[in-house]
Amino acid sequence: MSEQVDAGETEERPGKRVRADAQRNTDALLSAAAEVFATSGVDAPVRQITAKAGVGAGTLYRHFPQRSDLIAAVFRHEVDACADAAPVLAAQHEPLEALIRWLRRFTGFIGTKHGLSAALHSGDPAYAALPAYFQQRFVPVLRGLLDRAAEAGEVRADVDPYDLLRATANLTLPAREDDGHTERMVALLVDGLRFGARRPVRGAG
Amino acid sequence: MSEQVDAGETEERPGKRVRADAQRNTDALLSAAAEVFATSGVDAPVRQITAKAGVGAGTLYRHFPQRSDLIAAVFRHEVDACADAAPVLAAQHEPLEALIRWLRRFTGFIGTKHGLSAALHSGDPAYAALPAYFQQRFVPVLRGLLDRAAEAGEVRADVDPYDLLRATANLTLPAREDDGHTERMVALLVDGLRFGARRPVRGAG
DNA sequence: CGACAATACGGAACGACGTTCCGCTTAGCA
DNA sequence: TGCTAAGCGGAACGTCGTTCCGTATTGTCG
Repeated sequence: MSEQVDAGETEERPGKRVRADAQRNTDALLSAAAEVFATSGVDAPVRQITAKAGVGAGTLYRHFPQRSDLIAAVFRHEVDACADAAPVLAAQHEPLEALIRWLRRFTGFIGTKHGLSAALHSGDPAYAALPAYFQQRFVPVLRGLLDRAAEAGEVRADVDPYDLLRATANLTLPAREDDGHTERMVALLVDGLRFGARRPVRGAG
Repeated sequence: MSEQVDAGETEERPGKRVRADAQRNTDALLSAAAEVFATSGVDAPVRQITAKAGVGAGTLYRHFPQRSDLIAAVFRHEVDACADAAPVLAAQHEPLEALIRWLRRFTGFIGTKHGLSAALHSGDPAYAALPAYFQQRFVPVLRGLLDRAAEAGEVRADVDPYDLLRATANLTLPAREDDGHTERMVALLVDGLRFGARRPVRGAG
């Protein structure tokens, strides 16, 4: 499922094999950067990332020549991880429960995005493709969960996945410290979904 | 007119006299910072500002211990300058002409605000008071110009000054390079104002 | 299995930056 | 005119992003 769009993932041509240690370090950098970005934001010092990854500075710059390359790669990586969680949850839980759990997973993802929003609006063309990628991966995933829950009669069928995605993201982003606010609001959203399950209200957006 | 609200303008208590050179350097720093911010944005290197002001680094930090202090001071200073231009223009020109000229002045002001928007949304509490100050100074000023033009029968009377302020600012901000777009759009706004002058259209937003 | 080339690694080194500190200068006053 | 305190400049320090290159590791071929 991650392979449906792999353009730009530290691009590798078919003719070129990647050395094992190179791959290992790339992975270590990605997960270290993800942790550091979540803790200190995307403006965190580079050395903090290389230290956590147990890697020299040169290694980072060979794999990610521009800072935006690293940020974009981490972002894509996490978008993939979050999107890929959906089918797993769908296989393990009832439709409604799977939807609820995935939305929780999604808010957890959004909550780690301190300062990314600023980077996205910085005008740097390197970030231009990210919102599209975000939408492209998540909308079908959420649509699948919604459709399944709607078929089971658990939620209404007249909700646009993209609207729900944006609403959930917007509820989550402004929360600097989580005091349960996000969870309560998302729960409210889900209750709203369930409300019209069997008597769908067309115009009552 | 600048004195109506002077809270926080490098605060000086009545009991303390300011030394002449200190005042001179403060002014030099403010105008240098204004120029540099306009050219390179609010993230410009500190040394660039001190160099243009002909001042040492220590001097800057004594007058503006935090970077946000300097930014806020520059912003307030420019807000004041722009707001104070209104009565002058009103005295020199016919009502409509004064309004047009002040709006041009205002778009010039907004156009120098590269990156300030990002600082405002950074969550730093030091910037919290700026939007309020902005609104507090400009709304009465623009209301005065509008009222005078309306009394002269030049523009319609049903326009909220704050709406016009925001609309004008929004037209100006996104323009990275000025190709005349802003000027044309603001002119369009003014034409819209004039359209309903003698037969005011109430509901026609 | 062993040696060679290609590839990748680490961290020292560099320049730019924000910020602090302190010996010297200057303004204001008697 | 001389004294004092307020104010000044810029050297100095620690941190940052980024580059560079001698060294280590990998994959392959004999």
